[in-house]
Amino acid sequence: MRDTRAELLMQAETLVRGRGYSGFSYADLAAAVGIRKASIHHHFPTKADLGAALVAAYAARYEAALTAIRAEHPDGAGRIAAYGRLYLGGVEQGLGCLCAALATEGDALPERLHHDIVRFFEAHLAWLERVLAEGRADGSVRASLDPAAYARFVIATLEGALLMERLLGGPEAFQGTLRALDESLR
Amino acid sequence: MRDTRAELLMQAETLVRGRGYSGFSYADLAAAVGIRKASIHHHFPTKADLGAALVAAYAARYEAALTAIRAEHPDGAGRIAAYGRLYLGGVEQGLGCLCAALATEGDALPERLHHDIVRFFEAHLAWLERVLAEGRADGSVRASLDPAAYARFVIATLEGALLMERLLGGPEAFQGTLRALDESLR
DNA sequence: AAAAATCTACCAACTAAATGGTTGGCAACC
DNA sequence: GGTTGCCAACCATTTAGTTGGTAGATTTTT
Repeated sequence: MRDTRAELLMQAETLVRGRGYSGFSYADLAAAVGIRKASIHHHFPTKADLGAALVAAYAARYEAALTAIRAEHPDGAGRIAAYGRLYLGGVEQGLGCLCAALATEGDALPERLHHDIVRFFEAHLAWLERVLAEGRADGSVRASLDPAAYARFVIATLEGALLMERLLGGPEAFQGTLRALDESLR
Repeated sequence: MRDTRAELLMQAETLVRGRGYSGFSYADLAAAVGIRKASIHHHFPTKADLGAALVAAYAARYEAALTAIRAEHPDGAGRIAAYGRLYLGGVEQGLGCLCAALATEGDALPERLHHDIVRFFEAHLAWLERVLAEGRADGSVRASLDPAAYARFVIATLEGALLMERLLGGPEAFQGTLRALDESLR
């Protein structure tokens, strides 16, 4: 992966997470990176290509983070808390979730992107379900909780809190929701 | 309020909730309503005017719904459940929350819209806080719960679940999260 | 090792279509 | 007779995307 290409991906991600997919143009991105519009097309022929690369890179980063969390935190509740802190980073930077931004524009999105986002969320659901089931076994998570249903509940709460607190309550408010979420699974 | 104007608001709301604010154009709206582009400008001089009217109408509808819920449901937990069912309607129609769609594009939004969205969420937070405090008094909501913090938790969960289940699990999955939310406050 | 061919990253200049918005006018209605 | 609702015909700007090309690096051929 080229240096310019990486820079393009980074700046494009910031743009999408701040203004949405149809909210930024190749001209915006070119200005942000300090390159000409035509050069972006050299790396990403169409905007949909760029979008797909964005989701792929974002998903890969999250996948690595999820693996690290399982390795570094021994118990279920601690892992969910660490997962929640991933979203906190977005609030601190004032940026939403890339896939939430894309999901919002779902109806206008290229089919291929639509599918990539679904896969992103499904990967998180599968990870959470597993972590919750393990947490039930290790006793850090209450036994009455249904891992599959609760996995959805966790993502929903975190995505929604990121969406809202990014422009309302900031990191402190977000951490309050993090605490409420932690309570609810013990 | 004119008939055409109401039709414009309705179709524009559907467009924004499905594709985002910068994801639709006056041409799209004109086609949806069966009118010419220029005529939209007669009712809403600028796109920001239309956006502001959209939020105002949406907020007014919600305000009425919130009042009705308090009148029709006696206890705190029942009111929160009814509030959750408001969002379920969105999932069933395959449409996200208008203000969530706008919040996503926050960085690119006219300042005036930005402010209107914040007010929308703050009104909901205030209502929820009140309902939760009353629910604690009537015993339907656990006493250990902090109404202010939990109000944020509730909106976050519902907004996030709407965002996700609109394109993932559909109404059934959403209702699972509704159940988990209800459990968590008892 | 020199020369030739190929590839990579970039850009100036362009295009067609779409964007939000304006102007001037027409017809119906109080 | 002025207000209201609408539209055809504009307009400037922006959009994603194309074309044809240059300069430098890399690889291939001799």
